[in-house]
Amino acid sequence: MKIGELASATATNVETVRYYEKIGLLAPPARTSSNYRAYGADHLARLSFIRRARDLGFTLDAVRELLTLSDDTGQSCEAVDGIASIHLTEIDRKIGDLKALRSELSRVLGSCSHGTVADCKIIETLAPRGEAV
Amino acid sequence: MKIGELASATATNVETVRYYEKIGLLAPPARTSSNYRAYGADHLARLSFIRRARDLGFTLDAVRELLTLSDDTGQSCEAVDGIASIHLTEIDRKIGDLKALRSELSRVLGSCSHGTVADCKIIETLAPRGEAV
DNA sequence: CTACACCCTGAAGCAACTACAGGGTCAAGC
DNA sequence: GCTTGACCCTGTAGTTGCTTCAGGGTGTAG
Repeated sequence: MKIGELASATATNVETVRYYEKIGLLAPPARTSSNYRAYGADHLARLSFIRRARDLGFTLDAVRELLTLSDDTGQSCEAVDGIASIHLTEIDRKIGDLKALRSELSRVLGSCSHGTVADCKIIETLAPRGEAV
Repeated sequence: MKIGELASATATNVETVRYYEKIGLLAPPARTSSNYRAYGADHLARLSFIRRARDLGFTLDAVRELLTLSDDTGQSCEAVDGIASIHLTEIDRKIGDLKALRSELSRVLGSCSHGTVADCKIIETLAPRGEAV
């Protein structure tokens, strides 16, 4: 299959496919006589894997590790579990950060009395001590 | 004050201060005879504003707008409110996305029976249909 | 035979910094 | 008076994960 077909089969941009090849995440496929990339089922499977991992929020580095691990089927699942666990912790941290941010911002927004900027509580919060420069 | 003092007073990296100047967020300060940047109270106030806005998660573009608005004290607070509201919506969207991600990942992780990679549910989830390439 | 959709490469752009390389300046201590 | 070390300067490149662009070639339908 050509790059466009592979891309649409995996809901990926053509450019992203080429990008994955460039950074060594996806093996360079064979080429047709006219220098078009010719992909096979293995490429499709691998790209699907990458996309699903990305959809779960794994970084490209984590995806790379997961791919390596998935190739070595005899190995213990521990490393895979570890990567996913770290990722989950990271997501929890992000959610916590965003929630704190949200409540702070919501508090600021709630205090806005819709007057002029001069007595805008939002601006005041950002530049305390009246120094609204 | 010198750049290092300004930076530590606002919990900012020196490089970040210079970066803000470069992108036009912070006005270029006067220079000493030895070409050191010499900041005043107005710079300190402005950088504090920027940092607080950044801490609340506003993008640099939003900060730029907020700064412009805060300079025009006679104007209505509406635009400020609008920027903050949009930002809040965006944060809510991100929290929602991350929560969905979290539950999906947590489900995948919970199914791991800590065996070998060959029957690892995590890998299986990523590469369904047994094509763990 | 000519449109038009698709493919190619390589470089640059995005956010918001951070980290270097390769220098200059300044105060303290010996 | 000279060195050490902390600070300052500029300019460029790196980070993540792509997207976009310029400037081409290929393949096929009408």
